[in-house]
Amino acid sequence: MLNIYNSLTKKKQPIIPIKPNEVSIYVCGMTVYDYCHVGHARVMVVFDVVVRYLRYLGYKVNYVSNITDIDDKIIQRANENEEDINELTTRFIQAMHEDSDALGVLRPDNQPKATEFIPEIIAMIEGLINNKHAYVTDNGDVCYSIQSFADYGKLSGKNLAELRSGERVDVDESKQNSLDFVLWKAAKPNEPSWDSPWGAGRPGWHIECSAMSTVCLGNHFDIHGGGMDLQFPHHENEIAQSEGTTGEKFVNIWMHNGFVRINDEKMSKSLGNFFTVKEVLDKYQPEVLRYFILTSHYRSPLNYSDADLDAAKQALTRLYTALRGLSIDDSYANDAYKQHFQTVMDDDFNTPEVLAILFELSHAINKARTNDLPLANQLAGELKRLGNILGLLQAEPEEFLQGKKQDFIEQLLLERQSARQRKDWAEADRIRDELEKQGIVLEDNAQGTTWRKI
RNA sequence: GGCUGAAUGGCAGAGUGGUUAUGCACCGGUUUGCAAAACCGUGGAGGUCGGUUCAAUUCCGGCUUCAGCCUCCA
Repeated sequence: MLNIYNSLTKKKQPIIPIKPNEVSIYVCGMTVYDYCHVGHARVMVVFDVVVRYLRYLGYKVNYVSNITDIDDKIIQRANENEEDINELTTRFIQAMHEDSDALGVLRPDNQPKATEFIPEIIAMIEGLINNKHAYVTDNGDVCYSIQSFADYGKLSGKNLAELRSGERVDVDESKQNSLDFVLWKAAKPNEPSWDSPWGAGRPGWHIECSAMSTVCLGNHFDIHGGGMDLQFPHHENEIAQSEGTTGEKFVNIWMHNGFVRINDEKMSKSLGNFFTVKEVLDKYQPEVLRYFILTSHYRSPLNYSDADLDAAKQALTRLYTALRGLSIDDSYANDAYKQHFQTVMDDDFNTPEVLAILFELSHAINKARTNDLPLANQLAGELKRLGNILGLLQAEPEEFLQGKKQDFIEQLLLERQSARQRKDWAEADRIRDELEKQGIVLEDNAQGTTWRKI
């Protein structure tokens, strides 16, 4: 039975889908005005594993992850670039897809864009006004009245009095309460806008997610995810909006992933201490980054450093080395590894511990390959199957370990082979050293010599 | 100031009231022309002060330190 930590109850709880055998999940996606950084990669990979595992368990999963393509920052960036907003967002949506594809992230079933849901957003705001949860301000904005929603603060564990005493929000005289947030922003000159009952304007960020999630998945769905920083106010506001509109419970389980850090500080755009996915992929294979993300539990902080990426690469090299030269055989019948894997994943997706099982398997493979090759082939099949649930180990081992074939390497290997045959060890070692300088390490074995990149 | 969460071996990082996490690194061995990889084996841990317990890294409390949220953020 899969148990998931619910941020709302602060407890692990079994997932009991609203519709039997179907899981509906919504994850807050990107605002597309720049390239993805490693923090974004973590969200994508973490929830990709969640979805893969749910599917592995046999659930029919409907996975929705939105794209925010209208927002202050987008408008600002487009102005800075003197670029059309549509061109800007199209460009970065494409870049996002390149990154997520490289990381082996399966595309969500649906990636709604905010600009394609304007009528639904307007309808929701109208509903909130009718329900007395929202009001029109003097300057033409529509704001949500948090005092109208009794449960406000239930997700983040905050209460209104505390929020007010510690508030750092600039006081906006037009709001009834300084913590009220904007649902609809009246258009300013030269900004993109849509017609609405309150005049030309555009939606606030929070209402986009409420509208897109409930339209795509229904008023009440199973799992809502996102980064920890979205818990307040974004997700708190989503609850207030959605439940304020429908009167129904919005989400059963709230999942929040921890941050990526640099030197024990949150990686973020505002701090400027981020690495983009593309920067990392210039130095490391995508699967290394994916593996690295899975080495820590999704709710724990993940400190980014080259040393840790190097370690991830070495670990992955060990796994692929175990698979090397074997013929995958899917007939392994003993389900001990699989059972253990499931038990561990069932405990709130404990990927670090599940990786340990992959190493147990690779160890068993290495032991079996000398005296029981059929078993080794079967274990390799099991390793690859379990790896697939994590989106790992699906490449050909040689492809991971060597990358592109290079003629000069083959040539030098031939030269070294003949040197070894005539026992010219000095020449053989010279060639080996020469290749090592170029990042190629040789491995002699009974069948001949293989190589891999360092 | 309020609210969260965390502190584990050289590094990364899990579980666990008493028994090996795992990976990398280190040490001894097998193997190898020598290496590498692999295998066999050894060593090394749980911020601090108390409490509960036959027994705590694991439960409870204080303290310290760190991080996050309370403003856009994944």
